[in-house]
Amino acid sequence: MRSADGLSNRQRDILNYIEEFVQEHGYPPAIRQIQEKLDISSTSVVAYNLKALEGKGMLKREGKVSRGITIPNVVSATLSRIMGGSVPLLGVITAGMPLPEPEDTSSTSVEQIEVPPDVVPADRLNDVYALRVRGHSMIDALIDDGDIVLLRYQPTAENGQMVAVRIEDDNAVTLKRFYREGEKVRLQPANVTMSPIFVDAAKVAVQGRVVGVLRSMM
Amino acid sequence: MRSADGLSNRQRDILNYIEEFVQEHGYPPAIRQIQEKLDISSTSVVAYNLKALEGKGMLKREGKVSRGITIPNVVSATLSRIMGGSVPLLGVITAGMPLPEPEDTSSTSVEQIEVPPDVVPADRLNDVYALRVRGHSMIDALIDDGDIVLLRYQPTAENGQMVAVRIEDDNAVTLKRFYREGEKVRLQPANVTMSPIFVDAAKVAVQGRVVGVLRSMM
DNA sequence: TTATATAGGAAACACCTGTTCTATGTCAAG
DNA sequence: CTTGACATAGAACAGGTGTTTCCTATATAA
Repeated sequence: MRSADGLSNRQRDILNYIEEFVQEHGYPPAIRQIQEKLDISSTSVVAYNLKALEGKGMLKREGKVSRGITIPNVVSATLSRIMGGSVPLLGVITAGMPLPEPEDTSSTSVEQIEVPPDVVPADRLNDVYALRVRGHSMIDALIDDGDIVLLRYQPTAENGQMVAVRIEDDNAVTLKRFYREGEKVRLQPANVTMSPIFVDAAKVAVQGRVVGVLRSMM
Repeated sequence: MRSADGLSNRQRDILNYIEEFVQEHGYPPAIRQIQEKLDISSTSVVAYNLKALEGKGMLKREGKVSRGITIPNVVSATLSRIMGGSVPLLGVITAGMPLPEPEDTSSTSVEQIEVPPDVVPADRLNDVYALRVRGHSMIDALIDDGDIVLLRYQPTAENGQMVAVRIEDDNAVTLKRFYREGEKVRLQPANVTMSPIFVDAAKVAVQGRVVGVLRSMM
């Protein structure tokens, strides 16, 4: 008896029990515990199904080791789906300063910022990095001193996206909504009460897209 | 040889190794693995120190069970210190609407919002709840449509705090910085380019304090 | 010195535990 | 019916593994 995920009922039962057991005890169950709990007649049946589950990538096993069963999902996927993920805090963004390049993302010594899934889903955190805002120069983007902006590196933008742009001949990086209008680009402040500015398309360099903002007022 | 936490060097080594091992393998180490890794001559020494550690509450053990070692901190405290906590999303806040009362916080069916520790530390999430913003009426508080505001319920405010206030005779709830000035209260928009408003102290009701903002621009 | 508590060491025991081998049952394709 | 893949049973084996007992070493207090 199979269903969509390609697992037999028994295999799903085993998987569920392991997950449950780890949740409750903090360590994986032994084969004989699985056997008894699920009323399986022999340990070899459990071993057989564990092997099948491992082949399907549903769990990992450490051979010959007691309780050497691991469910990657419980430790990583399930957790990250709940808690989101983390992105590197690469530096500070101020009025007259170009953005740091998001190169050494994997460097371990960089401070990490937790991003809840409500802001950016965990599976879309690729190429996303964080910058701390200093100063009030982004006030027209509804971003204030102390905020943390989440940027995804991308060299182009689609209409309506809030992007970090650098304007040639101007040394400042600003956050604006991007609208291509022929040979010009309209940069619209997020604050609707403020006026847009128009620049030659050739003179704007998109540095990344703003995907979220975190503000702490503790 | 003891230090501040009351653990011997060997005990601290054992504790660290267990934590490390669980992190890496997903299941706890066996006594003999601890013994070999730390160059301890006998398993009885490990057992001796594990017993001591358990007595000091640093770990839990399931008697007679292989790899039955659990470090409560790794599963709960460490995680929540890293990932923050969650608060209930109690509803929507719009221009002309009083705030929902934060009563049924513990109700399980309420949607939960993850809050990263950079916004609000996990140990300060008491009485904090989240509201989704609808409309552009809070633009002067640097809060836009779709944002999630994190509020801590408190009926009074100190100078400089951003609070949710309801003004008598006015049915709207707004988010402003609060400054008491004699018999009057100055409500200062977060956007420094905008002007404050002054109201009789008796006519403002503080509904809560804004402790954070989450904005998703996906 | 003599006690006493603490810490470390060696070995053996008994049970836990994953593995393996063989046998049985089911079911669909040939 | 036969075949073969798949799933299940039962049992035994070889290590893994926590526990226990006895012993040694060191330091401190009486």
